[in-house]
Amino acid sequence: MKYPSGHKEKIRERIVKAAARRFRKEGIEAVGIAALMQALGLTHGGFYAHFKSKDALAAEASSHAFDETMAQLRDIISAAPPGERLRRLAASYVSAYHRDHPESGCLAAALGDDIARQSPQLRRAVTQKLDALIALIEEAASADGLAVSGHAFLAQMMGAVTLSRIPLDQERRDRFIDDTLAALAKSLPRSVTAA
Amino acid sequence: MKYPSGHKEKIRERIVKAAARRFRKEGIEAVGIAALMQALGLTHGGFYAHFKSKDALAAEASSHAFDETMAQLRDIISAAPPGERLRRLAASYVSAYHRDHPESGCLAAALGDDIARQSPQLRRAVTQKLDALIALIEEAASADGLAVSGHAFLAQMMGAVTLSRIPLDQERRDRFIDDTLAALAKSLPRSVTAA
DNA sequence: TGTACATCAGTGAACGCGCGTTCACTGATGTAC
DNA sequence: TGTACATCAGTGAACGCGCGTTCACTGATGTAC
Repeated sequence: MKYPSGHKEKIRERIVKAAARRFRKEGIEAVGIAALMQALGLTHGGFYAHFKSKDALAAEASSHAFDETMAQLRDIISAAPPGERLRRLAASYVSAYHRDHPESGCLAAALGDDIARQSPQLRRAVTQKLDALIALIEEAASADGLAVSGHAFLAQMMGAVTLSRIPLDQERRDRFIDDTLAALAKSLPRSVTAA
Repeated sequence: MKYPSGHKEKIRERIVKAAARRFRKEGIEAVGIAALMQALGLTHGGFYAHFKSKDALAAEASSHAFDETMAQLRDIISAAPPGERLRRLAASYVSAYHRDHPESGCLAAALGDDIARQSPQLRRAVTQKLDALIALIEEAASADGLAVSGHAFLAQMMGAVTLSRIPLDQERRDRFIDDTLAALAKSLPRSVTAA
């Protein structure tokens, strides 16, 4: 073989990772196959040796993006003392960093309404990932001795991040983050440290 | 003139209205000028007698969509007894009807993350409209004797509707709506009637 | 009253462009004998 | 050890397609005289 064994798998993984970042940052339609491959030092023709179509890549990239977010949040939760888990999770999600870095952030916040318009297959895949994220939120809550709806909690976090990305001025961008974090803190009455 | 006076203005308005609906339902990129004009019984060439570009139409359609939503919510608030205003607003926004009819619903819920990637001009225009919507929420709250953050309140409402549009199954779609409405009700302690 | 002309909303062919996708080909390597 | 061949990841020209946009034209009407 021209390339070391496992080479093709590595390239495939690099495509998925790059797509997961750029789709979240620029939107799925805005990222062309040619541009994506070129950024990896490859040409567009080779793409179809890895994926059936751009749609197939979108599905894989979406899953990858979500898994990444889940892993990050799991780390946050593990590192947090009991009673602080949900608050730390919220502070991580509803943050200026997350707002300013959609490429490494939550897929739902970056492409939520786009996904609602995608194929049933993609929506089904994302729905499964959402289930897992909601379960993670509820686990963190119950570890803290709190009973919250994961659906409602995620809705507020995700809405805040999406809205905070619309204004151009820093003040308004911060308001969505700060106010939402404060509102969430109020709904977690038993936390150990003050907000 | 071939057409009655005011004809051109009427056509222009019909284009804006149709675009406002279809952009929210299908996404801005998915709606072509030719398809839009054809649906109104016209041909695509005439479009440019009304608008400088598709972007210009997107800006007008976005404003129109937001104004429509604002008017609806204002009606809801006006019709509600004091103490019930914010709750009625939330029940109207966070509803199965809104979820199932993006074409007549809130622009932020339908195209929020798309807008964050649009031109500064469009983002500025939408930001102004968001300000008005947030002000409306806070007015309703203070009329009810409540102090809530309009930013946080809108974030939760908007996130719930966007997320509820992702799953294919009715149960999950309902969960986002029902749980969020319940969570919002809990944060409005002084309301007159029970949730 | 009738004729010639200006107006202007709308028409539809045509344009350039970028996209996703296909496919014959390349060329470095491992393998067979 | 050396030669012929198979493999296969990647190449890049080419394809069809739909899009936003342009523009010369149409044709019904109001206006001028």
